[in-house]
Amino acid sequence: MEENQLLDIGAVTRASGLPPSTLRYYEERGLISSAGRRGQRRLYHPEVLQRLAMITTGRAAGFSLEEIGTMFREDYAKVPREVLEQKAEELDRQIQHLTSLRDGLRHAAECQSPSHQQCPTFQRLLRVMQKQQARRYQRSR
Amino acid sequence: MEENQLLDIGAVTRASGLPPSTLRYYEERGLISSAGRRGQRRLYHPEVLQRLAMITTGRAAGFSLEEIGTMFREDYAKVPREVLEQKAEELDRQIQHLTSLRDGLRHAAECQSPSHQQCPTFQRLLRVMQKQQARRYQRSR
DNA sequence: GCTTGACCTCAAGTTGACTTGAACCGCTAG
DNA sequence: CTAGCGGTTCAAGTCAACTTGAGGTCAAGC
Repeated sequence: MEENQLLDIGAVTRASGLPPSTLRYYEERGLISSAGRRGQRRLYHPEVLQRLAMITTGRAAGFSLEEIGTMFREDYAKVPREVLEQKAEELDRQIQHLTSLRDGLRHAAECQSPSHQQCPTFQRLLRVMQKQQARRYQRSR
Repeated sequence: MEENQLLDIGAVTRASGLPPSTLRYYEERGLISSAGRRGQRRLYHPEVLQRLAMITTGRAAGFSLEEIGTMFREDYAKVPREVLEQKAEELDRQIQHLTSLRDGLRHAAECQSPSHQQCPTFQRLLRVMQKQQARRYQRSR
């Protein structure tokens, strides 16, 4: 009755959408761990699904598996507040970028202007994106 | 006096932060084009900087170079409105994800709870992320 | 008792996005 | 006139993140 809570790899695959090969790979990389084995088969705690959600979200945010693993491994309590805050700001900037891009697409869907070269709204969006880039490059100099 | 407007690859590199190798690669992939050559050297219209900003933003949004190229190539006017709107919605969802993640990090920076396992705010964020994932996987079935 | 299906390992292969290296060209400053 | 800088090509190399394939285990159903 403890056993029943555990998921085999197929169940995790169905629940998370990630193929078994990826789950094994993540385990090898130390991003997730199985609760144990039944025979040779992996068994997972249901919480692994949250972790996988975090991994997928983190990947979409442009973090490498390495970075994500580090965030998991270091005790949150120990990671200096500033580092987390810095990551959060990084994300904030990325959200700004994506918002511009989304608005750009949405506008392109609606704009009646014959050419986007002439549409002031589109031009403004382009300038915003470019400015964001410039700032980013500044930092990596 | 038309000539002077054009940038050589070094200028584009300085302005965009992208190395020459990347600029040549993008050209090879058909994502950007040079305005012409002076001798064997590429010359670029300043507008290439906007295009590069869009490419970089698109990459950060998780689009492949292939996809980005397609968006550029197909005449915007021809791309059915729904496709653009659909891409925009995709971005919208991703922005939601990143916002959750950002809030998660920001919260982790401030939370006094001894363990995140016990912090209700963190738990709530995790559930949100997981739900988003589940929806996403739904679509890729 | 034998097949089938879901799992396992481990090494090798794939893909996308670049980068690196070798060999070369052409202007300009000393 | 030659050294060096900033370009050029083209083929090969690299890296992260997976995937694939061959060959094996085990439990369940016919």
